[in-house]
Amino acid sequence: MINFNQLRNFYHTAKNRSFTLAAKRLYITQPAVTAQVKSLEDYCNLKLFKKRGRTIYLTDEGKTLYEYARKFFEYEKEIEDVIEDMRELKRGVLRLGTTKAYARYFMPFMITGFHEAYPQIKIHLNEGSSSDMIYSLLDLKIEVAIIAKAEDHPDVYFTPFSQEEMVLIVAPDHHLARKKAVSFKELAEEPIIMKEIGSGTRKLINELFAQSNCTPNVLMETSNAEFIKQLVQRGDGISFLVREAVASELRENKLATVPMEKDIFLDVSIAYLKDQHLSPSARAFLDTLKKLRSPDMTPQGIGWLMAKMQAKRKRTSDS
Amino acid sequence: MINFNQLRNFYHTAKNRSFTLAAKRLYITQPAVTAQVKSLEDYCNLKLFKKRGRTIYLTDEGKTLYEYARKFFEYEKEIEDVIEDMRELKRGVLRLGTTKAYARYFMPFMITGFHEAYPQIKIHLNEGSSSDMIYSLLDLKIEVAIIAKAEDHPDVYFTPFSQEEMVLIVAPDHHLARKKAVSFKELAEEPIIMKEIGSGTRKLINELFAQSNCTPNVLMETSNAEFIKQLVQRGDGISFLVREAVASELRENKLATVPMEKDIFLDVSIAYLKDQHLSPSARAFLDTLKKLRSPDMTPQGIGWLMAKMQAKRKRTSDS
DNA sequence: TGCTATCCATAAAATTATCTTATAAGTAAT
DNA sequence: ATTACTTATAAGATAATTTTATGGATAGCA
Repeated sequence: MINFNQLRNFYHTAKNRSFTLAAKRLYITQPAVTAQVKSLEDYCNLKLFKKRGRTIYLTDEGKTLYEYARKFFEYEKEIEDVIEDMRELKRGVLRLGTTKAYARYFMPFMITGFHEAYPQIKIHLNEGSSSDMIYSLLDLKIEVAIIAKAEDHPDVYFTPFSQEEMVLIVAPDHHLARKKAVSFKELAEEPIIMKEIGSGTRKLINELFAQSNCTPNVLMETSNAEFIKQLVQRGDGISFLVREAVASELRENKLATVPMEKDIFLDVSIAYLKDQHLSPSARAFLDTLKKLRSPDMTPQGIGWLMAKMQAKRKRTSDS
Repeated sequence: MINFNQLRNFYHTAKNRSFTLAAKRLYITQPAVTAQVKSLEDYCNLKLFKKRGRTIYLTDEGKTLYEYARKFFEYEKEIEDVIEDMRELKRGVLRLGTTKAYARYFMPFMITGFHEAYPQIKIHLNEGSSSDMIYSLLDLKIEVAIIAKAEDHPDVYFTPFSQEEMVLIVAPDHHLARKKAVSFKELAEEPIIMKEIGSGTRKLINELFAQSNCTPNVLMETSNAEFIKQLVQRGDGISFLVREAVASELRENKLATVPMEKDIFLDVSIAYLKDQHLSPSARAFLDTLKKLRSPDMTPQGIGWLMAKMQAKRKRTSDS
């Protein structure tokens, strides 16, 4: 196994055609260089330098080895650059996880902000239910998840990030459509289309029904929000979704919302593992998210954050 | 400056996905590996491994670095192979020097023998007068010279190698052509074409004239033996050349030799620097030459050696 | 020619890097 | 629960590297 220190000393000696200059370049003394080169010659069983007077020349073998050493230390430089790039976030991967609704309606804004700050970081966005994302965290497939806190986990940190308004959606011609305020008790009768188990929405709605001492009449469950919308639109049942997710359908009167007695909010958290070190990109992403949050730390909904981001983007593009 | 030992430990750990296995591969203990990898992580300011349970995984940064490290140590292997090749004479250069006559009439045989034994060694054959070759040795342009010992030099070793018969050549119709034995005294009258100063032949002939208390009547001097032959053939003068160099002209009766009172032999030596280490290829070449020499170390002429070599070549090709 | 500065060589001592020993603590399998 | 296996950590030992000090050789210069 070749000794790299010896090779480095040889390389600089060959490059400078001088032990003394090599020593200066390496910030060590000349005898150290001499000794290392000598050790390399012993290892190789080859003379690498020939001497005439007080100047040294490479032997043919030395010349050959020098060419190899040159490429070698060029490659060393490359490695150092890569490390530097990774440290300076000029290169890397950010592995995120979030729910589909979030991925569609909010992540693009967050990612755009991060991507502007760190254009070289590749983003891997994983989608699934809140509990899926917890498992992805534990499997180390992702580093950060933005999810509703569907269930607690001892190894996972949850930091409140935003509160999303949930709305009851019905078909525009539904008999509930003109109600001014409905209770969960009233809804217990209605066939309801639910997000899948593991979903934060599902957990929240279930809890609210339970608080009203009733259980929902679950017609169907699915993880697909688009599917839910279509079923509700056709009058096959009612459902709860994040307001932002149904904004366009409400504008186009394809769906209607019915005010609840009390507004419903889904708590969205940033989740990451307690004991695992976060990569520089993950840390940078968390910092980006922190800056997005309102200064008084009041949880806000998607709409507010999106507006803030768009304002910020406008400011930076104006300047 | 990245520490290669740390990188090597990291590489083997990543390759085996285990500190313990890496330690076994490296013939050191596990704590040594752990410490080195930790040092590398500190240097990089990056986590390279993540741990889940008792198994370790590479982080994204670790994966990137691993790819670079892999190429790095592949290249290390290449360097080790090159060193091995140079040591084993599977790669290298042999820098020789000799006189033109030798290069033409004898070197091909010697080089063929060497080349068969070491087919990968490139041969650089330098030509010039004996003294030119001495200077080339001192300039480290060549390592070994096969020359007539025209002049001694304190830094150069001379080992007798062969004795070449010199013949007096004249035009076939020259008035000396039918003489049975001529003396240098008789030749002092004749216009003679001499090899250039620095040539071993020139020195020998001069000395022989001097021993007979006369000086040659130098018509012309040149380093070009072909030129000499043509001039002599045209009857412009007489000259001395190595018999082998005029063998074909004698056969074709373009030139004639005249027996001298005493046969003349040119001492040919192997010359190399006293204080300089010889490269493996140069040493191997000297060994080849030693084997060519007759067992009783009697200096022999070119013709004898050539015959011996051809016989040897025949034997090896027959078997 | 002698002086001086410069360069490489060498040896001993000092320092630094690396490794081992010993042990702990956590995890997976029986 | 026990055993076996893996990584983590600290202290001491060993090995590698460097410095200090010095000598010898050479080239430039007065």
